[in-house]
Amino acid sequence: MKVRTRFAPSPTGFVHIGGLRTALYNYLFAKKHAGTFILRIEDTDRTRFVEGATENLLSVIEWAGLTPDEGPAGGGRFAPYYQSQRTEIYVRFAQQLLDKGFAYYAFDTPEDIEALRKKAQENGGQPPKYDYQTRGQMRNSLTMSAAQVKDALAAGVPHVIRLKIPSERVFEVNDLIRGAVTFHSSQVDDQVLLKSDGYPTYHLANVVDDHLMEITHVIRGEEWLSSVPKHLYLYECFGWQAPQMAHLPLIFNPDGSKMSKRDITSLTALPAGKVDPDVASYIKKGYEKEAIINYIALLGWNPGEGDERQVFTLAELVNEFSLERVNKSAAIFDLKKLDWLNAQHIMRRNIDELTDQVIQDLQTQQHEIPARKYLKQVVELMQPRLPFRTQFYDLSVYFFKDPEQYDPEVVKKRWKEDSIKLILEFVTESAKLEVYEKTAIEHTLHTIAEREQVGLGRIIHPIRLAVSGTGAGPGLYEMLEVLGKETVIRRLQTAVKKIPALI
RNA sequence: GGUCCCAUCGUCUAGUGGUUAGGACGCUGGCCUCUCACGCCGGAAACCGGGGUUCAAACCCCCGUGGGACUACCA
Repeated sequence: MKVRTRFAPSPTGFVHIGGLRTALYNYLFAKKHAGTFILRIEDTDRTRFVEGATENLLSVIEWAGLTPDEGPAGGGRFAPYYQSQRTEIYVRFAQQLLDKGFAYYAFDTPEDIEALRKKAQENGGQPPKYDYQTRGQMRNSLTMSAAQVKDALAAGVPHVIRLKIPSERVFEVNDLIRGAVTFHSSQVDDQVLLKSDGYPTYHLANVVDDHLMEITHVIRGEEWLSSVPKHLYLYECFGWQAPQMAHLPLIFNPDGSKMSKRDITSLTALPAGKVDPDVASYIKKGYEKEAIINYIALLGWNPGEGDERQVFTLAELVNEFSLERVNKSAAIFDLKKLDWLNAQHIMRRNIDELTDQVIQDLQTQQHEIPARKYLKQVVELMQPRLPFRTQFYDLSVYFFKDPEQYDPEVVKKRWKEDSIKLILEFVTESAKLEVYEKTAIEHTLHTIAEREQVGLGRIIHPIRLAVSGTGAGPGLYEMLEVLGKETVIRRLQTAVKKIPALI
């Protein structure tokens, strides 16, 4: 059977890091097995409707490169992929359950439920449970006569449809990650299947759609593990075969708490021990999508013994992925490794591609776009020293503008009494160079150093300072070559006048 | 509280009865070198505790402990 997986998020306003990983694993598993990856929007909670949430969701998934084979954007055999547009389907199947006696109407008001809760609490502080023990005392089609039910329905009394969980059953799931997990039905309550507003709850919609959409593998977060018995029972009632299940470990903050959007305003001012769960924040900060994908893939999965690679492309992940290698234990989200991976992916990028991306960054940052040929040379020099692509301009301004300031620390450390003399000598010598290129520059510098009986650093550092205003950057010879003779000489002459005043 | 899940360096992890417990990030010593990076070599750093089973346990079993999820007409 062809593998079909789905990512079924509910549009809450932002995409959670953990959600993205769930999407990724579903994608990887499907692609690994030449299967189909489906995106389904679980928007059955009208009270939590957030304007634009779905659009945001779609764009983040697309950004990550996890393009669904079927979903809201692309259509597909099983459209619509919005649960809010499939309500008749759920009503129909709920009715089926009702007809078979697997479900019942419940007319309890919120006050009735509240009373149940109170009573339960008085009897030993246990949380309330609408189940085989209590349903006999509530207002539902099990306790009311057929006529009463009919009247109530006809009168439009608000009601829900609940699943009638049997009292003595053991449900067992063979989770692909956790192995056999068993649940006793006495611990399961009579879950609401269809809400009083006519919308289904997750449990009904999920099972119905997974079946209808022919999902073969349900890969989702561990928070769903405890509702598996309800789902298993639903499949049984419908007479359907349940898909394979795999419950992923959770991802937590560095302090072990749950990742939450609360109290997080920016990635640069995170509360201690906390991390931003919103994928959009990382995109905004300028992380490479490859780095994010790579990092979250490694949060709970690894290629296995003997394979010590850390850096993976999406294609490589597809090739290597397997559910058997997914961990059981929760992971902590650590920015440090993400940052490292970010630099790694920048370093591995094809130079033309990187240049194109830098051009786009410069555009969004409203900087002037230099000639591509020149920019590409700069990009090449900066590639191994770029923590973030978006920092390109700030880290290499001096390739685009003459320095306006000279780092005081560097002036103090590198500017000596003979600096002016050496620089002027270099100006004179380099003026003679016909081809201004790194080996010629290096040769010239060596010549001067020898003639003046000074170490090479004595001349190189002041030149770097004079030309760039900083003490860090690419190799000086390459840097000067890219900058070009004219610019270098101009900057040196300016610096020779300005720097002495700073001492 | 109940049910369920989980437990190897600070973090991500390898490991499925016999290993000097391996790798990666981070930290750190050094090398490379004109600086900063990159890269390379080295170091510190872990099997939650207690019982079993076994000639032998990080690995299997039990009990603790700790963490977590669920316990909604939210997903």
